[in-house]
Amino acid sequence: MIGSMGRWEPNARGRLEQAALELYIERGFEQTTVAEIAKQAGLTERTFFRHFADKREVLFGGTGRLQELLVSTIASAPDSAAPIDAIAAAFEAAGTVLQERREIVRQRQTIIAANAELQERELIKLASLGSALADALHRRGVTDLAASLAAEAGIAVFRIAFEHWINDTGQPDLPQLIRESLDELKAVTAGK
Amino acid sequence: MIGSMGRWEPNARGRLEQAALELYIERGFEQTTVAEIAKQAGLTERTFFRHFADKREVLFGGTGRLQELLVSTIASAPDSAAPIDAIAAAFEAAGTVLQERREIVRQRQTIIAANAELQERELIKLASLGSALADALHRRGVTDLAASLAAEAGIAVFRIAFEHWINDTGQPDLPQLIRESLDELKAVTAGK
DNA sequence: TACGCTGATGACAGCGACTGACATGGGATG
DNA sequence: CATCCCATGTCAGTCGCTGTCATCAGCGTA
Repeated sequence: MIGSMGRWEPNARGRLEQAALELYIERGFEQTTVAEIAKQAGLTERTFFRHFADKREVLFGGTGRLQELLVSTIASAPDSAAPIDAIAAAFEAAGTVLQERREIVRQRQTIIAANAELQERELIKLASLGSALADALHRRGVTDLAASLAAEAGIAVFRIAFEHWINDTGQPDLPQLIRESLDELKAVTAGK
Repeated sequence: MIGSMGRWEPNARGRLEQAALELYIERGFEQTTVAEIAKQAGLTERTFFRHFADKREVLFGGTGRLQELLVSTIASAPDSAAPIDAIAAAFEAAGTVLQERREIVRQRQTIIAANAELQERELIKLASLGSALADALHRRGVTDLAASLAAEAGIAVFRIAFEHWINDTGQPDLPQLIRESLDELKAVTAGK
């Protein structure tokens, strides 16, 4: 039969992610126990930890896909593109995707902003992203040092643009903010 | 009397820091319990948590002083200095200090490199440092956006220089590496 | 059909990080 | 001398996280 149940409800991982998001919003991250998340998803605490390394990781399932998008955008940039421009193009593409999920992204960011441990996790995800971007540039023949710096600078540009996009009450355009942020970085680093 | 004991041995905090450093080196961070650190320092686990917010924080007591040095260096830069140059001067000063404590810094970094949670803590300390630097620039009349970007770019430059300084088998000069890293960033961000 | 294997889940015990509440007792202060 | 202060000790408790073993539907295979 279509829709017949197997032994278990499908998509346990997704149910855990959704339950966690709801509870983190409702009560806050610290006030939510893993047992509560699991119960709301119809599972046990032990199963939660089979799907996610820890209580924080359940919020960061999407970062992997975003990283793939960024890396593939860099890989498919024309050979003539300068490193910083390949990076900028990648972040603008990512910005477009994030903009489409604006409300969910804002909810998630609200949760993260309220808890230092979650900020730490986000930062290490960004650092890992930085390594991946530097690798992608390196594969295009860019020097190690230049690749690392372009990647880190790109992340700085993105972080600041993203922060403004989240906090501004209006509905600014994220790719546009990224471009402005990059221009400002270029102006700031322009040796006199 | 000089040297007479009070009720407790002095410098409990310092003893905890030292005990933690020794045990983290000897057995690794995860394999060391807080109770063991406290015992080695002649104290109890509860007292450890009165001095440090968590097991990781005991390794990051020095970051506060480094941040003060960076902020005051920026504050005392000549008015004519561009933001990026004030930042660079600050990091070069910090680099000089770190270079004087080379062995301890390397030990500490070895511990951190071996554990993801410690890397997370270091990243959030750097992020906090970035905010402080941006504030310091802002007090010099630099725009919000320019201040944030100069600070973040400076941190990227420092991180990459520091990483090379730690990993290179030779004894390269950290302030020199910072200057080279900054030059590379300027080259990479130079719009054509 | 019967058999056995697999893989996701449950059940349970246990460790260690961290917290709240209360007790203790020298040192400083009056 | 009486009093307060405050760094530390003691104890009980919660929760994140792990190791281990049991369960049992689905699936292939004899």
